[in-house]
Amino acid sequence: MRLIMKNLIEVYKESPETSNMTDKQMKIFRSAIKLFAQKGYKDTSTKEIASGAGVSEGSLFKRFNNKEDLLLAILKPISRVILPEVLVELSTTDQQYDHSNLQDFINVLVRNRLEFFMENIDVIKIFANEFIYDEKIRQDMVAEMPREYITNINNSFDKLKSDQQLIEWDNVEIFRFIFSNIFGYIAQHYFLFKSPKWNEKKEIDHLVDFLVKGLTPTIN
Amino acid sequence: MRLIMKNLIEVYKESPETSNMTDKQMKIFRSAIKLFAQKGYKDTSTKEIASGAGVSEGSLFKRFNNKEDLLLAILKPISRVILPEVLVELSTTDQQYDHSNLQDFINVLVRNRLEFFMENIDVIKIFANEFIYDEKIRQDMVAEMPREYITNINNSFDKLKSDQQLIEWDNVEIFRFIFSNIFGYIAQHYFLFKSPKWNEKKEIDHLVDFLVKGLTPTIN
Amino acid sequence: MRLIMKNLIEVYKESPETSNMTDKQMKIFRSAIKLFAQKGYKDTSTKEIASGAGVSEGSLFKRFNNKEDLLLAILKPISRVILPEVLVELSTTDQQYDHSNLQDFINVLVRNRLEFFMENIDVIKIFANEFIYDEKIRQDMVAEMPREYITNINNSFDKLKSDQQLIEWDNVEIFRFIFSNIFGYIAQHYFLFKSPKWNEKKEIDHLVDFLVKGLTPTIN
Amino acid sequence: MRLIMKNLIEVYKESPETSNMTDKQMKIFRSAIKLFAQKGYKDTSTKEIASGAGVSEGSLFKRFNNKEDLLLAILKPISRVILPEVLVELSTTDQQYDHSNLQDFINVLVRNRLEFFMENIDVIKIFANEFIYDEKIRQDMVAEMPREYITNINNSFDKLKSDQQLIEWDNVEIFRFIFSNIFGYIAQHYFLFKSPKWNEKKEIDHLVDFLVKGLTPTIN
DNA sequence: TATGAATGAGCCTTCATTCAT
DNA sequence: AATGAATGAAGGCTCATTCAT
Repeated sequence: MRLIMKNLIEVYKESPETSNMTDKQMKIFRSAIKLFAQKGYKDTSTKEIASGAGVSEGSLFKRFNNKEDLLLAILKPISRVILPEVLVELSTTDQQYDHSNLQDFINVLVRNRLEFFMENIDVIKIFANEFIYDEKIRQDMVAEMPREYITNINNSFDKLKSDQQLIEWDNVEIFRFIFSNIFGYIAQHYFLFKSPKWNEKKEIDHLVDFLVKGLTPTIN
Repeated sequence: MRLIMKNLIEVYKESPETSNMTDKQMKIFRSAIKLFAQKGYKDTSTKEIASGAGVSEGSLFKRFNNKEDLLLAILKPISRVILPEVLVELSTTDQQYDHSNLQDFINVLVRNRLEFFMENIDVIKIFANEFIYDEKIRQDMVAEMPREYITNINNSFDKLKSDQQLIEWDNVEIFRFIFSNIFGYIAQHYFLFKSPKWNEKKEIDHLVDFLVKGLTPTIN
Repeated sequence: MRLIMKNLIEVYKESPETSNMTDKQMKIFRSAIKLFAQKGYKDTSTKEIASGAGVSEGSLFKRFNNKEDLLLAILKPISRVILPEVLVELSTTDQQYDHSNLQDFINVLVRNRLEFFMENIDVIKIFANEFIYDEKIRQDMVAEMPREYITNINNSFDKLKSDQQLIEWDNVEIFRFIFSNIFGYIAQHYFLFKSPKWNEKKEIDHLVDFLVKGLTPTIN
Repeated sequence: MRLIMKNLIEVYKESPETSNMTDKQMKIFRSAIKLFAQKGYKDTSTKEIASGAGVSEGSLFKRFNNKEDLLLAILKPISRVILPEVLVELSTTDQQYDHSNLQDFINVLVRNRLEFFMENIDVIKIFANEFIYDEKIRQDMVAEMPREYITNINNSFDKLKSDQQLIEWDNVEIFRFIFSNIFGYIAQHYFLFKSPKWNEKKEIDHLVDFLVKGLTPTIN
């Protein structure tokens, strides 16, 4: 089983909106992520971001033309890099893990995504909210997504189906079942009720088991 | 199988914040729900709400002391009535439907909740967003929730478990699996990609099947 | 000789942008005219306008959507009412004054315009400056000007020419000679060097004489 | 008839504010003139000036202490050199052209000034605007004007009057009649309605004729 | 010398809320 | 009860100016 993980910070360093940032600009960027996640985009003032970063408000607008650009600089790399990477992961045909085995497939997928989400929980939270609410941002982000990957998503699912490892439902449905539960796990433990400790390993095992059982074809 | 459904409008009529509303106040209330769902709480001005209702801004503040009270009037009944109702539903011991059958249990639960969500999609959207983002509102709403119901949640689950109809995981986990997928369905079709038509009956069947299979105990 | 005069305040009362103003709004409007004339549009802040009017800044934006709308509310009536009126004056065929007499024609025209300019010197100053500098405002104002009047301008000039009272130059040139000198008079005494008193009657007589002599056809 | 002409660039090379400028500084200076004329002083940012000149903002402030100094460097030479030169021209007693002939006097004066204005239309536009609006700049510029010349203005006029070539009005009035019409010509063709071509020679002939006729004494 | 990142005062504008009518 | 004019704090953003590199 292969575990890949890409921390967003590295992604930001390579993204046009956020490469070559000075120290202060990086502080602004981090301050914005923290505050947007905490209080929401609308509820965070540029003044708060600046003071949270220990710099002047002017510096914020030197790098980011306006508040929305700052938000997009946070969010676009997710569309441009992270989501495509998920799809690549789902459709890869190399031999790093065995696609004819649903258990392995789900296992790697879930753990990779969970790890990524947990590492970048703040950005994911911002993303989740803005994606739901802001039509304009949704379109901006969909526009960023490389089209070629989307068509590839079916490969892995189709392979598993032809091997009778995966139930014959629409790929979009299958996709939704997987991510609803990953996201539900994240939401419960990271967005909503942060404090109490839980048995992480056990719950993730359950999550994988649940998905595998739910998606395994019924034998008649 | 029993299908219950409670439209929120009826609930509002019985809630202290929203009972005895005049026509104008009702218009304001509906206008607020529509706009909050469309653009978010922060992004909706009281002026817009008033003009959307065809009344003056003054009328809005006559009934609701401030903008946040209006939001809470929309959201609190969910905590006070709807969520408890779900729990009651889960823990009811009457014979309206057979709790010893997971298939039936999930079937009724899912269809009831979906119907409710779909009927009240705007309020749910507001709820989802504010609950995630606003700690103060989250606490307000948790405070509204009658404590006694929460402890009852286990009854149905435990009954099903003892009948070996339900897998032996924590009830909270099971609860999460169920609602993650209900919510995922709603989010996909109502929040994110509204336009294309889909085969509703088929997808809901799949959703129920998926949950049942995922939550059925493994036979060794 | 007939002297007509239209004070701008009356014009404003009938203009869509400025009719039905409350007391406070009228104060804002006057404050803006005074300050724009004194310091220029760009150099006057909305805060200054409000405090000059003794009201809050919010009141300004209640009536005028933004600063530029306030400027246009001051300027548009000039295009819409005042300039057309000049042209009507020049082209009128009624018998109130004798068009076959250049002396009389110039005399009435100059005195009417001077009186109007002097009465509304602040607005004229704002107009002069913005018209020269702001292409957008120039076009806005040209758009306001009723087209039908412009074509009529030639009537009076042509009549005087055919009576050999007026030199055979292009009407636009003649128009320019007349208004350059009226405007020069205003600029000298009202814009540039306000303090010293001058012999108003004498200078205006000279201005009329100068124009009449300059525009009378040369006898060969 | 003598035609003199002084391009402002030469004047700037001899002025304390603008002599010994490096290439970059000259670029800044030209960029400022162009932009101030186009959009107005207040509406032009130092950043725009710098980028229009292809240099850094820092370089601008190295040479000119602040934005207003840059404006004054553009305008002061007009007061210090150009206006005095006009007066000298008007009062010169040498024999280059015949002061006893109004026609010749006006002819040379008008053509010289028109040529100068047309050559330096941008600076004139800036001058016109700031002189009207900014009391401080007006005083700065009046202070720059060498006093001795002003008293000499009367010489030529008085000579022409004593020769009965020029009407017996105040010299200031005569001065105004001449410059109102020169400036009106410039404003019409260069500030306001730039596009259509016109018969330049004919209009300037008319302008000279108009002034000569208007200023020739009436014979009783 | 030349740069441009950094600053922060001040600008225009929005908005929830109050209150006289 | 209903209105909407009035308020003023706060928001996003611009810009002349400074200064470390």
